[in-house]
Amino acid sequence: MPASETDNLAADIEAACTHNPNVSCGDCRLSGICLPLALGSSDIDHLDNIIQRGRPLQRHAHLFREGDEFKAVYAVRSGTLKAYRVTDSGNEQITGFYLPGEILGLDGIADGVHHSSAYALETAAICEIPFEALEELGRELPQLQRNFLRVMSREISEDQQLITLLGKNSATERIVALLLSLSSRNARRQLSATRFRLPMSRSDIGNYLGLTVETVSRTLTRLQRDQLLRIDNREVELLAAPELTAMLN
Amino acid sequence: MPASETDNLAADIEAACTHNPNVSCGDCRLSGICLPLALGSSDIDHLDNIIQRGRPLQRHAHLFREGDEFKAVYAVRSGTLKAYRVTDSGNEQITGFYLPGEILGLDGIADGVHHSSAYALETAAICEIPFEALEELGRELPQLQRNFLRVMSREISEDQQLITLLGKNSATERIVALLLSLSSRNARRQLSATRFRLPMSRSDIGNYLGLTVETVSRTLTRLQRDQLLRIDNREVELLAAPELTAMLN
DNA sequence: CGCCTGTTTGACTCGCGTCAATGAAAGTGG
DNA sequence: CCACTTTCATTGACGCGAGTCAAACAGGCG
Repeated sequence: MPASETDNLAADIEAACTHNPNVSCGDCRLSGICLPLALGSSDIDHLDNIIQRGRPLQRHAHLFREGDEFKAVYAVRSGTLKAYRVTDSGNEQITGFYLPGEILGLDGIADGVHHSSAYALETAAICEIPFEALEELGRELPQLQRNFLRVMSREISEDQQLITLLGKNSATERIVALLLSLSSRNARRQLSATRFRLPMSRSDIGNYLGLTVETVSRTLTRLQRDQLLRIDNREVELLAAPELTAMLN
Repeated sequence: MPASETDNLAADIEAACTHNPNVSCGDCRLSGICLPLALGSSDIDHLDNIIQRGRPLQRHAHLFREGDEFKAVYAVRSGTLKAYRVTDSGNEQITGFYLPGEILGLDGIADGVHHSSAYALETAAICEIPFEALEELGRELPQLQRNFLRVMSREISEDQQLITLLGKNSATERIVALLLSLSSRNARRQLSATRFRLPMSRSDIGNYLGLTVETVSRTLTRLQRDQLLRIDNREVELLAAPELTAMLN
C-alpha cells in the first residue's frame, strides 16, 4: 500500500462512519463545528427531529440546482460538494467548496429560489434541514437562531475573503490561500493540517480562483520545485506552512 | 445651472428629506425596499422603537471599523457608503457599495467583530439597528425575522455575483456590470436608471472591481467613444442600456 | 490663488491566458 | 481482466489584456 493511502486512513474511517444516515446530531462528531454548536442536549434533540437524513448523495450527483425551489439548507456530514453558478455566457463559476460540518444553500433564502447549484465531488452524506421548520424552531431556541445567523454571517465573511483574493492577489497567492484554507478546515475536523487529499480537480481549483488549469498546474509545480510542498496528483503535503502563510502577507 | 445639476434635483430632494433623523420607518420612502418590507404598520412601529437615528454621518467619516465590536447592523437612509477590508499586505479591498435602503454590517454577526470597515462616500443618514434587540423582536415578529434572513441571503447572493464577475469577466465587462447595477438600484428607488451621479471615485471603482485606475479610466473613455454612454466626471448617462446588458451575455 | 487629490493619456512590460501536444489516470464495456 | 475511451494533468511556445511608470491636466477645497 502506498504511503498516501495509509495517510488517509483517518479520513476514510471518518467517511465510513459519518456516511451512516442513522447518526443523530447528538452523536455526530461534527456537532462542535456545525449548526448544533453550543446547544444543550435537549435542544439538539429538537433540532434532530426536523433534520432529514436520506441515503448518501452519489458522487457527481446534484443536491440542488440553480433555479430549484428553495426548501431547505444542507449540512455536509461527509464528502465534499462544490457550489457553482452558470454565467449568462454559459460558463460555470464555482463559488465555494463545502466540507463536512459546513452548511450550504443559504443563497436561496432571499427569494425562495436557489441561485447556485450544488454538486457532489465525492459520495457525500447530507443532513437536510427544512427551512420552515428551522425558522419555527429558531423562534423557540434563541441559541439555534443565533447559530444560524452566525453561519450565514460567516458565509458572507468568507465570500468577501474570496472577493479580496480575486481582486488583489496573484495566481500563486490565490492557490496558496486555497491550500491553507483546506488545511485549516481539516485541522478543525481533527485531521492532518499538513497532509491531505484535494477533493477537487485542477480545473475546479482554477475555476474557483479565476485561473486556468494550466496556470494552476504550473504554479503547483513551481511550489513543489521551491520545496514549499509536495504534490502527487491529489495528495498534498505542505512542507513549509509558515513560509506559505507568509506569502499572503 | 449646468444640465447635470438639474438632473440631480430629484436626488437632492430625496437626500434632503431622508437626511431628516425624525422620519420613522412608517414614513420612510424606502420602507418598501428596506428591512420593514411587508410588515404590518403596528409591527413597523415595534421595529421603529428599537432603531437609533443619530445625526448624519459626515462625508469621509467611518461608521465602524474592522475589528470594532459588533453591536448593530445599519440601514442607509441617504448617501452612499463603501465597505472595505484591509489585506494582510496593507492594501484596501472594497467589498461593496451601499445605497439608500440597503443594509450593511452583516459580516460581524458570526463572531461579534466587524470584519470590514464602513466609510461614508458622501454625507449619509443611517438607521442603527441594535442587533440584540433585533434578535428579540424577530422572535416575536416572524415576518421581521424572515426579512432579516432574506437580507443576509441577498448579501450572500450578491457577493457571489461579484466573485463570478471577478473570476470570469474582462475589465470592460466588470465596469459595465457595475454601471448596470447602480442603474437598477437607482430604478428601485424611483430614480433615473439612465442618468445618475457616480458616488465613488475611479479609484474606488477600480479597487472594487480588481482593476487599476488607469484601466477604469481608459475603459470608460472607450465606452464613451463607442457611443454606449456619456460620462463627464461623475455624471453618467447610459445611452444604450440594451447593448450594455448584452455585453454581459 | 495655490495646493492636493482625482482623472486622463501614452509608452512599455509582464503575468497569465490561449493553443497545442503529450502523458497519466480513471472509468467503461466486452 | 484487459483493451479502449475519456477525462485529467503537465509542459512548452506564443500573444494579449491589463498593470506599471510617468507626465500632464483638471477640479475641488481651504
